[in-house]
Amino acid sequence: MARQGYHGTSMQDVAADAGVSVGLIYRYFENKEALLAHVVTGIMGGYLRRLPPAMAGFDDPVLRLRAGFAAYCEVIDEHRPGALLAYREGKSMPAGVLDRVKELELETTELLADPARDAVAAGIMRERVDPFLLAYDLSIFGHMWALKHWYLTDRITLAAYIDQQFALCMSGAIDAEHELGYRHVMSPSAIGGNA
Amino acid sequence: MARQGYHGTSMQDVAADAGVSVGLIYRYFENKEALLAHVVTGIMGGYLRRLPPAMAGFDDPVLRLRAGFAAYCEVIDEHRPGALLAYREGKSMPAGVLDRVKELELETTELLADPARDAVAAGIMRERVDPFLLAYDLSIFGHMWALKHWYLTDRITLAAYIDQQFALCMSGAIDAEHELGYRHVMSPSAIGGNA
Amino acid sequence: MARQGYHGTSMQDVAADAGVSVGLIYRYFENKEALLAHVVTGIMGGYLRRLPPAMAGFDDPVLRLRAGFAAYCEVIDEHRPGALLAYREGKSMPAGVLDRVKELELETTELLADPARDAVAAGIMRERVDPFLLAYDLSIFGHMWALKHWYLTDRITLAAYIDQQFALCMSGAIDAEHELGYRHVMSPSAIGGNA
Amino acid sequence: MARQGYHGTSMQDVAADAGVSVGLIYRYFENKEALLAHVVTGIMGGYLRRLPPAMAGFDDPVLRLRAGFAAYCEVIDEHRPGALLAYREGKSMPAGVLDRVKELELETTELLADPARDAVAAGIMRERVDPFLLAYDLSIFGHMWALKHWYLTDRITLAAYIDQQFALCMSGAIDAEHELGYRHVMSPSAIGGNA
DNA sequence: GATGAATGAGTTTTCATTCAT
DNA sequence: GATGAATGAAAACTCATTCAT
Repeated sequence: MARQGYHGTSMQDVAADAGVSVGLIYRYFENKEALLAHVVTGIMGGYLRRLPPAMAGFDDPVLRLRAGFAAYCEVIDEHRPGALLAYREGKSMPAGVLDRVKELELETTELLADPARDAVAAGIMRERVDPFLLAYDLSIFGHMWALKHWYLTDRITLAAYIDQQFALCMSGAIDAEHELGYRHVMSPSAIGGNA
Repeated sequence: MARQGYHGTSMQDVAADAGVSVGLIYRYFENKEALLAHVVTGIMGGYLRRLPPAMAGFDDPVLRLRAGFAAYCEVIDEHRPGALLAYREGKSMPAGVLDRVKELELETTELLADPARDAVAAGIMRERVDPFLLAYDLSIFGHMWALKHWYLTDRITLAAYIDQQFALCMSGAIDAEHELGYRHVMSPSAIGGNA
Repeated sequence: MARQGYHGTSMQDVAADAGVSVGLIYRYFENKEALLAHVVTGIMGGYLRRLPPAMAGFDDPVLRLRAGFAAYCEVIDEHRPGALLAYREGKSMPAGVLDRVKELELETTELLADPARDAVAAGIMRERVDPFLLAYDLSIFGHMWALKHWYLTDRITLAAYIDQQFALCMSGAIDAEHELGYRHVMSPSAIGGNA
Repeated sequence: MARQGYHGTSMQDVAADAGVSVGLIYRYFENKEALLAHVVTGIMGGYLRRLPPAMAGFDDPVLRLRAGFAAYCEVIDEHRPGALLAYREGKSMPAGVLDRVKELELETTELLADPARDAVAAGIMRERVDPFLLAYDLSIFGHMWALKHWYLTDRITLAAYIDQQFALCMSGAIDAEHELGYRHVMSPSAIGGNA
């Protein structure tokens, strides 16, 4: 299903692949949507379980953030086809499941937002940084590894990708000496609500 | 189709929505796949056409990059449902179309990579920045606006989003005074091929 | 239509092939069935018109029969694809047309039955020969040339085919000296109605 | 399908007639063409199986040929609608199946050609008789019984039909005493290749 | 519990037919 | 008269789901 997409995979395909009968699948899953829900939330839950142990042991919030980001990218890389499912098949999920998926995604992002918040509080990160948006960006970079793998795979290694993206988020692209000159176009003026 | 997904939209739906008969659609499109191809490449082509005029008139490469990124986010925001199609329905496209979509995506990213290259050449951006990866990240931030709109929409305005993401990419999250301390975890050591 | 079959030929095909618009065809023919009817009865009528001139000028009934059979085979050979239509597409015709086709077929056969009757009356053909069945057989041999052309074409020429089949019908396969011995298995005992 | 023609019979019709669901038919047959192929080759194969037992037990080649012809006509009569399918639906079959049908037809004809060859070899049949063409004619007479049943059925019984056609092929229509006079129009001159 | 044959609603696609221009 | 864009009913085929064994 991860390989062929939700609609490209029939229940008979799933059964054949699993070496069981279609009937048996229906004993464990209400219907095809429930199967998708199980698979997707399983994958998302996997992320959630992998991050804490990887982040443990780092007192420095930036190092903790980095460890979390690296672990995130790695677990995505290990289950690349599965990682795409949640992205692609949102339309195929019943509302309730989609909400649960979003929730899991937020929880995962929250795991990365925590050290970001700590870093801001500790004065290591600039005041104007939105810890959650930073965490979100890092998680997106993780997904991007799966989504754009066709392009990235023969340009950069996973380790370098993690390195580069993290460095970009941390110290930016612009040389410190020029930064001042661009202050006006990077003003965090509009941050806030939508009203 | 943008709203319900490729598989969630029957040709009857398309016809009813367009106020024409099914048969007429088949006069203009070989089959459903061809319709998807037309829609998706049309959307992607639209991006490509919008960026150059928006970027013209800026001599400074960073300002040009910013204008391109802003335009990119705006055009995506205007056609949000359509923007998701290309992401989600890769599996539904015949190989040839998928290749064309990837090509268009690269062309668009190239438009953003140009000023980034100029900035590095001009010494405005740090040497270690990969201009293409930076452009890719910005384009991803654009897509992310569509993809995660459910979450972002009531947290941040589009203008603020553009501002924040661009600022992050440019000057980074870490305060200049602390940057030196993290040099070791942001070393671009592994940058390069896959060998 | 003769080449691709009734169902394999759309009205748009017919129009394109004829270099006119679909609408124009519907000005001349009520519907597709009527077009088939016109084509088929036209072909059958063509047979009917070709036989009399070919048979004229032969006083001897056997020679007249032979001339008719030869002409029949030749006209079929000239319009082979068309000849198959009447055979194949019986199920596609409205009852009335099918009846007309059968009628035309009987009329054609009648043209061959006439000299056969004369030959029997003149004592040239054996008493037990059914002139109509003989005519029918000859007409079948004609159709067979079209129907089994894939097989016959590289085994025998049309001229030889006409020759052979006519000779078989006239003088039979069994040598005269042996004929007597098989009289019992060729008795025309059961000839007659079905009632 | 035999009654209404291939195109005149929808899969729904087939399913309803068979008392099963459409889906079930697709479990046993790839598609509609495969169903036609199965039906037609089944029928043709049936002919092939019926002839040998019917022909066994006759030492005399002419009697063996007659028994074969009679059996052929009878099996066709028993499955009249089916017999027409192969004739009519050649255009509806995929190339491979059509080839198989032709092959089966040749095999069946070969069963009749064998005794004809024996008869010629034994000097019972005239030298100039082409055993295969004779067999082909007889098989055509068999098909003709199905094809022209609408006409023949109330004119002649099957038994009489078999009798008459066989007699015609064997001893011909022309009285022995007149045969000599027509020798010139029945010369087997052109028999042979197509060059 | 486990199976997989059977179901039939739903989908894509075709094409005879119409009718405004 | 001539056109061909537009229609929509009908056909082939798929597959999630059920249920007798």
